[in-house]
Amino acid sequence: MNISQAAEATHLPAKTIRYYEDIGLITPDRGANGYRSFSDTHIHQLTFLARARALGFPVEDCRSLLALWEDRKRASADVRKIAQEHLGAIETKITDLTAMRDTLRHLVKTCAGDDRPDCPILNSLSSSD
Amino acid sequence: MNISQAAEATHLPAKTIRYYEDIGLITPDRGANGYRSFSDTHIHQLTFLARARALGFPVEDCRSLLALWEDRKRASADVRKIAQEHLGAIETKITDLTAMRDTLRHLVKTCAGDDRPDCPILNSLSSSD
DNA sequence: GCTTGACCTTCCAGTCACTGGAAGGCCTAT
DNA sequence: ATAGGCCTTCCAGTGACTGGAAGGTCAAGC
Repeated sequence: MNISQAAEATHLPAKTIRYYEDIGLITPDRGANGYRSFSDTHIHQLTFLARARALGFPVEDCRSLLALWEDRKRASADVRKIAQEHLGAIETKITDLTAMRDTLRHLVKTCAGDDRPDCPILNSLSSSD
Repeated sequence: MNISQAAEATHLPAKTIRYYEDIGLITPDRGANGYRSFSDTHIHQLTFLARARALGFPVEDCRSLLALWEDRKRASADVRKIAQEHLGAIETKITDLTAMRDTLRHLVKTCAGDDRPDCPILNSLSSSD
């Protein structure tokens, strides 16, 4: 299985797969022609990585999670800790974004949005009333 | 007013102010010794930028907003459009993050987090049940 | 056997908005 | 004169890719 097939199978761009090899997340085999060759195991690893990334885990967390996944003597506490810390980071982001959203919603609502210059959005950015 | 005082007045790091000059957002004066010199107008501009950034506007939006702010013949519609598009982007992010959060919360809740290897988090990442 | 086009390879640069650090000049006080 | 605390510029790194250039390989068709 070469890289475009692996890309199709995992729904990851080929570029991303090469990048994951670059940073040592996966180590595909190489054919005599130098082409990467992906086994079922590699595809499973890539799928795992794609899912972890889709949950927003940073790549370094993904590296740790993949190592734990492959370690039969792992403690689930180690996995849970990574997930919980990431959950905390996400919750913080949501809180921040929600505050921005509420402010912006209010400003957009109160702005006439016509051809006159008067604008509560700019007023709000220029003075802290 | 030199850069460290401007930094204190605007709560922006000096590095960030230099960066804003680099990319042409502001153009402080220069003293005979080459030091940057910030007027009240510059401080107002920096404060404006800091507030816009705090609402999550990308720097290029901030550039546009600053130009509109300084244009007395602006149409508030132009400002509103930028804000509304940014609001849409934020709402999309919140939606994505909320989905991640819900999944992660569920997984963290169902993981024992002890010294045994069995782990619903890893199970979920390795198969799509 | 040759060409064509679709693969594959590596490497370099760019994204976004800073941030850290090095190397060196300037200013004030002692 | 020296110490320290400013200031300057420039280069490199962050995270996670992404785009593109330059060139090698492969399979199909003539």
